[in-house]
Amino acid sequence: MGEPCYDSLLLENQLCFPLYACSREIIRRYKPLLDAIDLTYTQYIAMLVLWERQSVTVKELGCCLFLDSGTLTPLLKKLEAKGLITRRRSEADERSLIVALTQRGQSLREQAAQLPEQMCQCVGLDAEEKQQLSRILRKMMEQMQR
Amino acid sequence: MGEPCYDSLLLENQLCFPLYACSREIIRRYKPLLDAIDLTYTQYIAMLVLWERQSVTVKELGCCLFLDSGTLTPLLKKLEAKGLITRRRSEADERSLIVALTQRGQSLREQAAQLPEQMCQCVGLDAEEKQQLSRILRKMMEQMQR
DNA sequence: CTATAATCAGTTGCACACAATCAAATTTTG
DNA sequence: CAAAATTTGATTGTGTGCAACTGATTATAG
Repeated sequence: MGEPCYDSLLLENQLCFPLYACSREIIRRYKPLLDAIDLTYTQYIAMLVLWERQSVTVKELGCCLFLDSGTLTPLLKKLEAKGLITRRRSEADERSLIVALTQRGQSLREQAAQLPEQMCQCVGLDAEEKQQLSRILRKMMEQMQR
Repeated sequence: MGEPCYDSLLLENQLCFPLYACSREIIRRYKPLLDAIDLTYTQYIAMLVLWERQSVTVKELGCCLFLDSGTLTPLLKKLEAKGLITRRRSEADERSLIVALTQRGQSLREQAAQLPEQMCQCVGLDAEEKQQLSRILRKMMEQMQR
């Protein structure tokens, strides 16, 4: 009756930890770039959705970003305070709150446009690796959505 | 002089976002399992290091987990309050604080041992994909450490 | 040996994340 | 139509993350 094997508990053998560490590290790298346009990372990905769709409900935004209203509500109020978005109830369904870009929010897109390329440089992956990573992460998300 | 191209700003073309979303989703999946042993995810990865090393300084722990003292100090105080670890200053260097497992912290390892396998099932990747993912994330972290 | 620099944990303040709960509006059902 | 269930965003409380700063201790340069 020897010592049981704890290899699966080695930090090195974890799958989640490098994901978690990598994600935080990239966000840390984003910070100085995002500071320049006065956005946090979470605000930035919310703006990404708005730049694509012009206007979305909080619900839809939450689905896109996998975030709930407890995170989004205060964040959207800050974006509104900065004059980047507007928030108003839907006339069709008063429960829904429609978030839309202002002119100022719209024009911020131009300043954000160089950001992705600057970020790509520092991760140091080649095109194939990026492809693989993207595919695997997509598969994981699909598996976990059930 | 047409509309400039904003493809790089599409949420779908982001590399960081799926990493960030995936990481949070896995941690969400961990939660019910970790609740059973009364640990949060961050507390869990701190315990992983302690189960490997028996005792570490806060500084070393921070290096392992890429977390700073602002995150670790309150977290370690909670683990201490639960009776899983002890915290004492190093005699050799009074600036360093040594974190060590208690008997109770040690024995929690047995209950944690089934956790990784349960998690592996729900991510739904095959062995090769896990390998690839692991390799790519390690490479990214190395690139970014400079 | 002493003034200066570096190291380390702790504290503070801000910004998420998210579970749990709530309240208002809408949809479904009998 | 009216009661019940569902949907939706807001609120509250807990737990991170992290930058900036503090204070104590140790290392180092002159």
